[in-house]
Amino acid sequence: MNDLLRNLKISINESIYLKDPESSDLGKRIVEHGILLINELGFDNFTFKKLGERIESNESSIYRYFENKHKFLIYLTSWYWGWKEYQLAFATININDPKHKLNQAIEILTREVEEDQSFNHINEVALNKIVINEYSKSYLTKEVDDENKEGYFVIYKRLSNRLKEMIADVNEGYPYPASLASTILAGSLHQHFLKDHFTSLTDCGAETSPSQYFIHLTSNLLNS
Amino acid sequence: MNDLLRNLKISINESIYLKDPESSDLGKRIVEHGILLINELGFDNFTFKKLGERIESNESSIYRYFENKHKFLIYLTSWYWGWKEYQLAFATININDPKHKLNQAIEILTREVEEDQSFNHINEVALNKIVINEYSKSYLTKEVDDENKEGYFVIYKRLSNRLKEMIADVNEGYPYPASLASTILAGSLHQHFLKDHFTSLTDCGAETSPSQYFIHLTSNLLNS
DNA sequence: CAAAACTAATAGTAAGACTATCAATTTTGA
DNA sequence: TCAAAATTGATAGTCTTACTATTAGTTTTG
Repeated sequence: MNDLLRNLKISINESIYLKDPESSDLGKRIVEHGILLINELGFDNFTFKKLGERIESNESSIYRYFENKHKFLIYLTSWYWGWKEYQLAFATININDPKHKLNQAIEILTREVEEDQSFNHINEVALNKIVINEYSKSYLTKEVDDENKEGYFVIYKRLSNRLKEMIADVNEGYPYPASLASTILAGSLHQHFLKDHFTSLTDCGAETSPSQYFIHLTSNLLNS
Repeated sequence: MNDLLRNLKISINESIYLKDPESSDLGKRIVEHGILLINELGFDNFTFKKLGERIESNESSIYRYFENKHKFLIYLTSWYWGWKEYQLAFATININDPKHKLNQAIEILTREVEEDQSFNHINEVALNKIVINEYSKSYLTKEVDDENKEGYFVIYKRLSNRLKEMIADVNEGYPYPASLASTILAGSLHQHFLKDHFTSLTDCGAETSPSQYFIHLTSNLLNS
C-alpha cells in the first residue's frame, strides 16, 4: 500500500469496543501486542491478564477498552477485513475488464499476506494467521444472530458482496454468485490452514497457491 | 440406512476416549445427552457438570469416559464422519459411471441430515448441527499437529480422500482434486451455516440446497 | 460369593473471566 | 495555570470452569 494511505484509519463499528484503541498509546499497545500474543498462544490460551503482563499494564486497564476477549477478536478481524477491503478497492478501481478485475480481486483476497508499512502498530502477517486460525470462532457462537444484528460482521459481509458483484459482472447467468464469493473467502482461509496442518487434504503448498486454485476454479466455472 | 446395519458400530480411535462409551449404559447416555446438550447450549457453554446434572449422574463419572470436553467433541465428530463414510460406501458401491458416482457422493456429503434409525441413542440431526457449528473448533487449536499425529482426524481425512479419488476418476487431468474435495466438505458445512445466519452471503435457502450448488460447481469444473 | 470394577458424592485446587474500589498520574479546558 | 475530569495501575474479591483425589456404596463377574 502506498504513502497516500499513511494517515488512513480503518473504521470499525463503535459497539465493538468500549474505548477506541486508536485514541491512545495504551490502546495501540493493546492492539499491537494483542495480535502478537494471540498469534503465539492461540486465541483459546490468550487472556487479558497475560496481555497485561506482556505490555506492562494491567488487566483492568484492558477491560476498559474491550468488554472481553471475544469482542477483541471481532475488533481485530474486522480491522483485517477492512484492510483487505481497501486493498481490493485500490487494486481494482482502474480495471475495466470484468474478468481481469475478478481475477485481481481473488488474487488480493486469497494471497499470502505481506507486511504493510502504512499501519505501524499492526503486524499484518501475524494478523492474517489469526484470521486463518481463529476467524470462524468469532461467528460460530450462540450469540451470532444478535451480534450480526448489532453490525459486528458488516465489513466482512460488504466485502463478500463486492466479490459477489464482480462475479455477477463476469457472468450474470451464473446462478450462485453469493455462495461462490463466500466459498472463495472462507475456502481460502481453509486452504491456507490445510497446507500448514493437513497437507494430504490440499493441493496447495510450495508450488501451488490457494490463489491459483481459486482463480482456476472461478474462471472455469464462469467462462463455460 | 437399512436393517443390515442395525448391529453396526462406528469404530473410533481408542486414544480419543478413556473408556469406550459404547461399552456401558452410562457411556451411551453420556453420548446421547451430550449431543442434545451441546446442540442446545453450544459447545462453548457446555460443561461436564451440566451434562452430569442432565443425566442425573456425576461430573466425575463422565471424566472416566473422556479426558475433557475437547476430546468429547472429537469423539462425536469422528462418529459423525464415520457414519457419513458408511453412507457414502453403501450408496456408491454399485454405481459404475464415475460422474454419476461423484454426484451421488456429493449429494450424500452435503445434504440435509435425516434421522437414522440404525443408531438408537444418537440423534443424527442434532449431531449434524453440532458438526456445522463446532467442527472447526476441534482442529483450530495449537495442538492440531500433535492430535493429527495421534490419529484424531483419520476418519475425516479418509473421507476427504475417497471424495478426491472420485473426482480424479471423473477427470484425471483436473489439477486440484484434493483441494476440491476439502472445499466441498468444509464448504458445505459453511453454506449450511450461512443459510441459517448470514442469508446475504449465500444463494442456498428454501429453494436451493448446498448440494445443488456443489454438484453444479463440480460438474462444470470437471466436464469442460 | 468374594474380588474387582464401576459409579456417585463430596471436597478441593488452580486458573479464567470478570467487577469494584481506590490512589496516583495525566490531560484538559476555563 | 490550576482545578476538575479522565485515565491508568494496583489490589482484592466473586463466580465459574476444569479439573483431581478420596471414599463409600453398588454392580458385575469368574
